[in-house]
Amino acid sequence: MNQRFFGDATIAERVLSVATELAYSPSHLARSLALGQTSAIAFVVPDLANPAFQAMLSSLSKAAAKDGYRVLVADSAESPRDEPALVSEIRHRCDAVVLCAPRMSDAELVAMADSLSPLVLINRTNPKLGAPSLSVDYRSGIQDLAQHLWDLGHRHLVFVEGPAESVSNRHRLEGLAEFARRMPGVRIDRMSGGATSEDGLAAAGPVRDSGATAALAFNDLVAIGLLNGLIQLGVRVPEDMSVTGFDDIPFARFSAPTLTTVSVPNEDLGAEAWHRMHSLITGETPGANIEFHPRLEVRRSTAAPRS
Amino acid sequence: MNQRFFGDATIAERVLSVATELAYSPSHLARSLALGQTSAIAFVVPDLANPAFQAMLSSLSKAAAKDGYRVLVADSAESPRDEPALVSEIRHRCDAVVLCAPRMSDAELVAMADSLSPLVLINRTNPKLGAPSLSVDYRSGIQDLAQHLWDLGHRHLVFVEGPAESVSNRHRLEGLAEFARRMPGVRIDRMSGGATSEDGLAAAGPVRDSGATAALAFNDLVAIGLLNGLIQLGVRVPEDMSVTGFDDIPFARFSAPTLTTVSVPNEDLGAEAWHRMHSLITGETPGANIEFHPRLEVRRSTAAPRS
DNA sequence: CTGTTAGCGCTTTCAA
DNA sequence: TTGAAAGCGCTAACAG
Repeated sequence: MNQRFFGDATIAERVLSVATELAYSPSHLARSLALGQTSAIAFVVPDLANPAFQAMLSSLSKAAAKDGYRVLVADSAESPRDEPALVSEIRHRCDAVVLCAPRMSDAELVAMADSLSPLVLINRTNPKLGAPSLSVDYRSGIQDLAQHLWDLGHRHLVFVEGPAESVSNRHRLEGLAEFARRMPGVRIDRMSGGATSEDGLAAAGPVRDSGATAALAFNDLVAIGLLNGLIQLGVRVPEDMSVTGFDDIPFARFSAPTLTTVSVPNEDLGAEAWHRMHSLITGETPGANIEFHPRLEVRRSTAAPRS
Repeated sequence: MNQRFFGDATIAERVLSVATELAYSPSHLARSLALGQTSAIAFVVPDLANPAFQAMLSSLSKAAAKDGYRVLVADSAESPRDEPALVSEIRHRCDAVVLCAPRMSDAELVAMADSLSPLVLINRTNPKLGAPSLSVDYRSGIQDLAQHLWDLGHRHLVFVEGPAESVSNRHRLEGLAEFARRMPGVRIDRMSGGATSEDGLAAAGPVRDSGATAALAFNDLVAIGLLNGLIQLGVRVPEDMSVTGFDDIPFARFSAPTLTTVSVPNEDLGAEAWHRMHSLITGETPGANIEFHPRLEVRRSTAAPRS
């Protein structure tokens, strides 16, 4: 603003007043087209209804907003099969994408990585990919849980599995397999489950009949559904059966009984994802990949077996 | 596609193959500019971390996706004061906006309504506005809760308030005032609270010392925090003190004790919001406004007072 | 330093 | 029926 000459202030004022009078507002769209950037990023999750992902979304959105970015959300729950198409479509609408726990295969992921860049991965890593990734050590987390149950005296466990395509489910299975190797006296059965409270509820009967004394649920949602189902069936938790979760969602400490689980810092995941993304966008070197180690949270849903 | 002449199929094929070879993909941005529409809508909430809003977001996003629309999320929690600016900014990025429980004043809302159109309101109505709205009858909901407590024998209640600017908080207060008018024998105190579990936790001491035999929390989140705080202080719920929530979030049935509350169909709100929005966009007449009536859900956090 | 113009990548209208 | 051109509303590079 050059104030040395006549009229500047007046002109500016008049322009502004006419602008408001005409209700002028710049078109973000045209600006984006000219600039070649939308200042929006996509966040794609397998299930927007899951509190664990909501926590990430909430912190990601807040962090991005501080830098003037908005987030476009997409839920691939409906049809995991065309997750690649969904991801690619939404990527065209914005500058970058944060892929959270994608269900697609490694081959598919690697194949589309270039076209998605800038890309940040949450809950998924692949050495072939240059994309920054934030992940959780599910293998050690589930082993901490199994060890906790072992220490209480449980020798027969049942794992209520998550979605079959889920990489994080595979990691839990691998962790459990390793645990079984280390502890030859333990027996760990597998049972199909899912990722929601309803899946946990549905698993209650089979879990009760499994002969196991403790159940490891895929996540807190499943655990809470299972807890409820078990109680409805007259199975007391933890007296008759111990139950563990995974994630430590806010409500894990408020369930009845409170849930023994491992905590995953989902807010941090969201915030860190944005930091990586911001670096990528501005051409800086993103921070190193982080693998969060879940922390065991012993509450009241686990106890020594009766016998 | 004209198949009558030579080469068409071949040409199309070649074009396609070259297109994929060059990794061509249409620019959604340019398309939007030319078409004058982005196929995206905004969803603005006062707190993205609240499960009640997440449920709406989840269903809104799913419904919109079916029609090829994406949703851009924004959380106005940070600074309720410039909610108008935030809303206006995000509106410029997309075709329409769903305003959920806006904290802004009626005057502000009415003033910007035109510039926001197409607009759908959730949890807020204003007769001056043409915008479709989906709302919840908080007045009757809170009265149902108060009546339930009255029927149990409670005569001294305390209401742990929500955010002061929140219209839904005001409606609850109005409902309570009406209840007090109908039931002269009741005493209802007010206590400042908030909208989160932390706020509920913080209110535990004051609630215990209030002399009331039952507490009505602004929402389930607050109620669950309060529940926990009370128990930590050695106050038994419901024996020493009854507690009620509002919303019936999924976890209300899993808390310890399970929470007496009124249920609000948040998934329906999200889905219906999209239907209204879709009609608005396509120029059809949107369905009539709906006012959902919360349904009392009596669980274990309420009982007759001891004395 | 100010003002003009080309161009972002698409759609659509209008001539050929 | 096909192809060229104008224009969406902005930014950035360019002359003046």
